[in-house]
Amino acid sequence: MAAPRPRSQRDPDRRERILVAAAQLVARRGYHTVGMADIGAEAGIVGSGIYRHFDSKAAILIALLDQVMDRLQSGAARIVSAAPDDEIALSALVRDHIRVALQDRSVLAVYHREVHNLPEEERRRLRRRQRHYIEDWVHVLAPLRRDLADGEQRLAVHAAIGAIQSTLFFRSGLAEARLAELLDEMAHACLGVTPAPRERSELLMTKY
Amino acid sequence: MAAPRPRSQRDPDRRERILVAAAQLVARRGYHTVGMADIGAEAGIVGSGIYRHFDSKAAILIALLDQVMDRLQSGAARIVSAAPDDEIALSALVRDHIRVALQDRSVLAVYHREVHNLPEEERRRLRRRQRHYIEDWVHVLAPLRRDLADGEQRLAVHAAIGAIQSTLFFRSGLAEARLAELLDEMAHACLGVTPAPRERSELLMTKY
DNA sequence: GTCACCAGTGAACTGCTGATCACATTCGAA
DNA sequence: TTCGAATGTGATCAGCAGTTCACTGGTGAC
Repeated sequence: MAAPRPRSQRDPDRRERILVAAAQLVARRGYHTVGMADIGAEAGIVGSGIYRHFDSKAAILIALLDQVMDRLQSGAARIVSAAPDDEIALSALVRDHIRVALQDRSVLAVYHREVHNLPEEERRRLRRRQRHYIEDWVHVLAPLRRDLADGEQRLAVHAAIGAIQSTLFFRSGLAEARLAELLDEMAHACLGVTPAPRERSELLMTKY
Repeated sequence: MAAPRPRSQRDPDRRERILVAAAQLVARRGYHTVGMADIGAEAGIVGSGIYRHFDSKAAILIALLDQVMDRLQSGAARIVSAAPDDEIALSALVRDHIRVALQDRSVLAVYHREVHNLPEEERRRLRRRQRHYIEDWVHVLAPLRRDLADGEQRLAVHAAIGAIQSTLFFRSGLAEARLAELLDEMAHACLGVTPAPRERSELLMTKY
């Protein structure tokens, strides 16, 4: 009930611009090196103006990391619920993660490095979300790798994701399609499964 | 000429203790969250006492990261110069990296996350050392993967190392030997080569 | 037109933490 | 024993960066 918020006036998506600015700056220079003034400048306002949109500096980081976890988690949920079998599901999970890594490169890099700088409680919450996400992979991998114990499957998943995310920390200079292809191969190699045909698993992914 | 330094008096290896303390604390809580007081306390002295051993907080981090790069680089140099062929050399490189990852776990984790918090010049220097190390791998991989272009080989090396280092960021609970074995498999899988027999490549590694 | 309100500004505050310094203590050498 | 350099201590400094706040100006509703 009631009108749906009078919505902002000056710049309707200033909040989003702040997040993008923060993601890029923090990815390049690190959370503590970047000041509120820097983020504000990049977003077109003054440092203290950020407090009209976020409660604190930490709140920006939280919003940022939650955002990237949202993308990963929602993708995984869709794939797991819609895939016809485990092989296709696993390949789709791999490819979706690669998509996010290439698309939200800086945010994912920030996630990987700056979790420490969160207040205890928020850190725990995000860690929990991350564990859930990993668990989605493990569930799908388990029937395909009966030769591995539970902890070993989990290790394989971490390694596969580690291989994919290695691309966050240097510039390969390769064309994006080729890059995705190679990461796909190597992630599957870590998991010890053969990639499902692309056409089939890609139907489960979000295109945008 | 001249006597080899009068050596310290109170605690001969206080400097080393500071480094160890810093490595553990920073690995767990992050560079900025850890204060000089914390590091000092862990090393058995008061915060300001650290300045008898290091010029600044950054100097501790630099010494720490240089130390881990020393281990990686010296291992790689020895392997590359002594290996009878490329397959054995590459497997030895993989296994040496795994050894360092398991042995200097916290320091390597710190390296991966806290490079940002270094003064520009030092950061560049360390990045350069890291590139050299990667280049050692690429040189050895190149003749074994002629199907890959130059940048593609480099990507494979990064992915393999990424897979290995994924173990730095969660506790698998696996026995160390089994853990090393699985990481070995997956790193080789990323590189697209079959592991050389363990006995042969391990002769090239430092045992301690 | 006017009125309330929201986004943005800039100055000022504050707490924290890395760094300094003068002083105490301890050990090794002469 | 005595002297001096190496360590360690506690108080203090200094500056940065996150946060607060009073104020301004433009916007949309009535």
